[in-house]
Parts: sequence; C-alpha cells; structure tokens
Amino acid sequence: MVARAGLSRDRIVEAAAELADEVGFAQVTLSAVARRFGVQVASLYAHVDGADDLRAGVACLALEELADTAGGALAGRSGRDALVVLGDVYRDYAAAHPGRYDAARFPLDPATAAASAGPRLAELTRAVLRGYHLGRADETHAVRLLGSVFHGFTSLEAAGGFSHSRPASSTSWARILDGLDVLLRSWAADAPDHSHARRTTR
Amino acid sequence: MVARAGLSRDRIVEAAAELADEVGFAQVTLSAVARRFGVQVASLYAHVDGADDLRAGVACLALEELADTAGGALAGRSGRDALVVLGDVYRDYAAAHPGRYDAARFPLDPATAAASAGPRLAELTRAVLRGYHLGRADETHAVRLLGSVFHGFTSLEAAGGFSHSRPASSTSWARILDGLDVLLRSWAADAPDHSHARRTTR
DNA sequence: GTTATTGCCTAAAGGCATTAGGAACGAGGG
DNA sequence: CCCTCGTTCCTAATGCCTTTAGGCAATAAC
Repeated sequence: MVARAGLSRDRIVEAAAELADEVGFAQVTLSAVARRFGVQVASLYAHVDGADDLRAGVACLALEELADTAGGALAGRSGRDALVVLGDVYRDYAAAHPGRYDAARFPLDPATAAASAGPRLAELTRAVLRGYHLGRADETHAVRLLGSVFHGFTSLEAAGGFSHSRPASSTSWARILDGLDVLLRSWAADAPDHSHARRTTR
Repeated sequence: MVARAGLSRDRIVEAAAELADEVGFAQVTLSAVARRFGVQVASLYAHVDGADDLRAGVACLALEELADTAGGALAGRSGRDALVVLGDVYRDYAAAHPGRYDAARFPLDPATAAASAGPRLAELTRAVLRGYHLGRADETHAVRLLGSVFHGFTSLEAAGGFSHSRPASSTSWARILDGLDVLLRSWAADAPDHSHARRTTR
C-alpha cells in the first residue's frame, strides 16, 4: 500500500553527501538520512552496513568526484598551469562541498582505500609533477608536499582560519601556488631528470 | 561515606586529553571520562558545561602545550634553524599526542579562540618569519603557507597517508623544510624589507 | 495467478547527552 | 558540640542515535 521509497546504496550515499555539505560530515547520521527519505532507520541497513559504512561511502564518493574533476581539468595542461589547476580543483571542491571534502579524509580500511579513487588522485598529482622532471625521491617528496599544502590550506580555510583578516585568502593561495612552482623548479635544478637522460646512449 | 573523587575542571580536561591520545579525539565522551574517574556522568556537569565544552577545553590545553614548547624551543634561534624547530615542534607534538593535536583543530567560538594560546602560536610563527625579512603582505602569506604545510603534513602523516611507502616520511619532512627555507628566501629577494630599508635616508 | 525475493516495517535493547532535584560531605559560626 | 550552608556527587528521567531480530507486503518471475 505504502509506496516504496526506492532506496539503493547509491541514493543513500548521495543523500548523505548532501547532508554532509549542509550540516557537516560529523553530523551525518543514519537517522537524519532516514528522515530525509521518510523511512525508518532500520530500513537503511538493507543497503548500508551501519553508520561507519555510510561515512565510508561518502568518502569514496568524494574521492571519486575529486579525481574526476581533477582528471578533466588537467587534460592538456602541464607545468605551472597543471599545478595551479590541480590546486584549484582541491580548493574549489572544498569550498563547494565542505562536508564531502571532510569526508574525503575519513580513514578507510586498506582494502576499500585501495579500491577507491584515492590512488587515482595520487597518480594525477604525480602526473603534474612529471612536468618538473624531478628525481625519483624528490617526486615522492613533492607529492607529499603538494598533498600537505593543498589539504592544509583548504582545511584551515574551511575552518575559518583565514577568514577574518586581510589580505584575502585567495591572494595568499595564488602566492603560495607561485611559490610551490619556483620551489619545484629549484628541486629540478638540484636533481636532473634521470629517466630522460642518456637518451643518446645509442 | 563514599570517598570523593576530587574533580575539578583541570583534572577533567587533563583526563579527557589522555583519553583523546589513547582512543582518538572523536571518542572523547563524557561517559568515558566519568568512567575513568569512577563517577556518574551527571557529576561532570558541575565542572564542565557539556560535551562540547569539554572538547573545547582539550583544544585549549593542546594549544597551550604547543605554544609553550614552541616558545621554549624557539628561544635563541632564527632563520632556517627556527623554521625547522617550529616545524618539528608541530610534528613531534602530533606524533606524541595525536588526540590532543586533533583537538587543537576543534573549532572554538571567537571569544575562547581569542583567549586561547592560538594567537600566541600565530605570533611565534610570525617571529620565525621575521628572520626572512619579507614584505608585509608576504609575511601573512608565509604564515598561511607554514600553517598549511605543518598542519597538512602532520595530519596526513597521522592519518597514515605516508606510512606504507618509501622513502620514510621523515626524509620528506626534512626535504620539505629545506624547500620552504629556499622558498622564503626567494620571497625575501622579491620584496625587500621595507622596515629596515632607507636606513640611510639622512 | 501463484510463488519467491526483496524492501521496508515494528519492536527491543544499549549507549551517550542533558536536565532536575535530592543527599552526603566539608567548613565555619553560634 | 551542633547547626547551617555551600559544594560535591548521586539518582531518575527524557530524548536521540545505533544496531539486531523477525514480520508483512510489494514487486518480479514463472
């Protein structure tokens, strides 16, 4: 008699993601999602394996969205351009979807982490760095540096750390991306690219 | 008849901080703290104004400890030295007290934030940067850059982001601090220090 | 049109947060 | 000595969230 709500894991996770953006990732709760669907809480257990699984689902969704937009935005770009674009993808995503962005840092167990879009994201930043022709070790250091700056800046910005003081955080962001570019260039000078050297070995 | 537990706000917050380091900041709960003291939950309300106030207390404690150790470690140092020491203070604190470190990023309402040791910490990083003789604007950008890198790196490291791959994260950390030093030097070259220029104006 | 599956429900138990009000402990004045 | 009085801690009750178990009804297969 009563119309079915038409639940599915995807629809539930999607609703949870919207909820996260509205009220914060920490407030994402099975009860709230059930209310949103006009459904009893227990019904969700048919599709989701409890509250943590729901949060993990939102995390995976966020990682996927991030990787997708990064992949699209990065197409055809390299060097400084690519660096700026990648940074902006993170920052813009965090601004547009604060709850989802928070979710992206939810600790996943190794198996789901490996199956998530996380590795794809890492690969994308490695691709950006390839334009700087760093040495093997420096490339890893650089991946970590970029991850730290992107994550650190966006999360501090989201937490309001920069909001009540001049200059505008966007100005700092631009200056910081600039700085990273010159920093990576200096690393490139330190350690010439081994993979492309000896091209003329004959 | 029953011996009193001798509760006080400080003792409760301290216990909550220990708990945070043991089981994670998110798991810091009035119930758990009450259990630790062998006391009923409601008894805590005489000293603490609810769960959020308890968390805020832990946050303030963490900020204070951070600012204290940073202040001590920074004494008599400047330039690259000071930069490395400040970074290490953050990283070491996060490693030794993961729960407290997490707490330090708990959003405080403006009043308590202003009264906390947060501003003192910001002042300390500004002091470190004074050694690089940046322009006014660049100094702010640099404060944000350092905050982003320190926070981003330590939190990614704590989340296990770097743990399962070579090279060791300590190596990256050293390389990154080095990089920040050269980056700040390049900014100094861009915009000479106005406060000390024109010394010879006559 | 009957059967099997699945989707959603009710019911129940357990944990955490919060408030209200009561009892026992400690200290100080009579 | 004892009597208040403030403080410390308690019991009790309410409400929200999670999780599990078991039941009925809508959909899909035949």
